[in-house]
Amino acid sequence: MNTEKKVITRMAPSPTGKFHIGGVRTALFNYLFAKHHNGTFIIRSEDTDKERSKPEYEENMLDTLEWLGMKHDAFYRQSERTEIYQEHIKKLIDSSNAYEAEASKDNPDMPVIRFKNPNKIVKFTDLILGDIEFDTTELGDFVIARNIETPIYHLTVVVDDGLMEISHILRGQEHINNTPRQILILEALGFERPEYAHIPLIMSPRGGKLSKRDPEVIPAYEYKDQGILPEALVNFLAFIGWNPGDEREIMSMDELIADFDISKVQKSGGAFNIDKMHWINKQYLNEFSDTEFAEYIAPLFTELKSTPIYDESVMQKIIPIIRERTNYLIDVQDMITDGELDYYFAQPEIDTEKIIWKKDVKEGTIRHLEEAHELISNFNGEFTADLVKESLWIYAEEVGKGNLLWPLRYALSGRDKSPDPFTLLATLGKKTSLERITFALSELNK
RNA sequence: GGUUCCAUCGUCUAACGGUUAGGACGCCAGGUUCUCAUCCUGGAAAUCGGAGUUCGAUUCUCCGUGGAAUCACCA
Repeated sequence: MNTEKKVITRMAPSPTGKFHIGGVRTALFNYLFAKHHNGTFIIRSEDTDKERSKPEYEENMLDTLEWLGMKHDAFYRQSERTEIYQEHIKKLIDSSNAYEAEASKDNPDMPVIRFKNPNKIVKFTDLILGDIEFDTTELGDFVIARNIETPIYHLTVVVDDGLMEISHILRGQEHINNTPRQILILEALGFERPEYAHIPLIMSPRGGKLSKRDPEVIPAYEYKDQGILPEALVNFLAFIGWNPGDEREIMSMDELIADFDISKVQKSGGAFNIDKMHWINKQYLNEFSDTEFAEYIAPLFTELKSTPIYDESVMQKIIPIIRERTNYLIDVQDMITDGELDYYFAQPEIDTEKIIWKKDVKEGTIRHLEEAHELISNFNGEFTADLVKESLWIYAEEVGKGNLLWPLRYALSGRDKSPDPFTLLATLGKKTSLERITFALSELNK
């Protein structure tokens, strides 16, 4: 492409709703492209629709981009640039490229301003899609302003892109049909034509347009509350419609900037695959130290921490256990909600049916638990999972692993599913473990 | 319907016109301690269809078919 020219890209969202995932991806590609070329990334809030634009949406957009680490080099707000648009509308009228037309749709007394369409074939080369050709005749003399003070999207975009010297317009493919009319206006105004790159759309997991009706698709900033790490979201979104050309799956923002190549961007839309996002998030979580992970999940435990059963030393021990079951925060939330963590802090209920291994009978279960109690009582030394396992393993192999392991694990956890008994033993400690085995035996002997 | 764009495993994708069509997510099976999870190994899984060009098409051309976007005095 044009290497001498300074690269300036822009993200131009209209703040009419919470910033969504598609907007983030468009911003990301603009950001990556600009930074890859040592260029400038501009944010321009397109808030000319007074009815629908809200400051809180603009704020949400800015918060989202900041969270994700996309710093902008300049910020503009279209609502503050009305005189500029006015000037350009006048210019178009004066040069006979636009004219006041009959009547406004909702106000018969007010004329609108239409662009005088030269009715020609417009061709442009899209950096992603290649050569594209439109016959603009079908557009007619389209409206560019409701009145001299109220410009319409097509006019403001062209004026701003021109004045801000945007070198590359990277935007969603839904804008491709807008391009010819914008080129027409741009030519009438005498601006230099930028390069265009229309990015493939992110599609619903079920095909079609991304919609609020897709349950996994939420406003981008809300993924933060779900414990999606900014690096993970950026990584994930960058890989919808782009890849580095090798087999890497995990890339940091810096690596993405270094390797981003617009010519490798896909032409067709890509589905939003939430499972992959969660997997990527886990990859980043794996980089955390136990301390960092503890901080990550801490907000979910404030309630538990205020109860008398809470034990900080136990909490420390179960961090690794929680960790390997966690892709993102909601997984931890689910564990808490489902009571999967309760038995670490309090004696669980024992179901005397479930404690009996499927291949064993009640008498056997009692005998094995008594033996386990005996072996653990006599255990001297550091109470670690590995060492405790050694002391029980010979017996376990003798009687059949499941015959001992299942009831032992169940006695400790009161659950069908849990970590292995040795991990449980080490986590609960010798004293508590023995108490639970005794309790299970007393239940069985009732 | 008009216009524009697109088409490789279920999904994200790789493959100078020559590969057993590769990788990742997910799925299935086996293993690592009974269960769950993690991890490891293995497996199933794709070039939309038809012509043409070519010694040879996933790749180039055309025609179908399918999908998407857009058709505002919203952006």
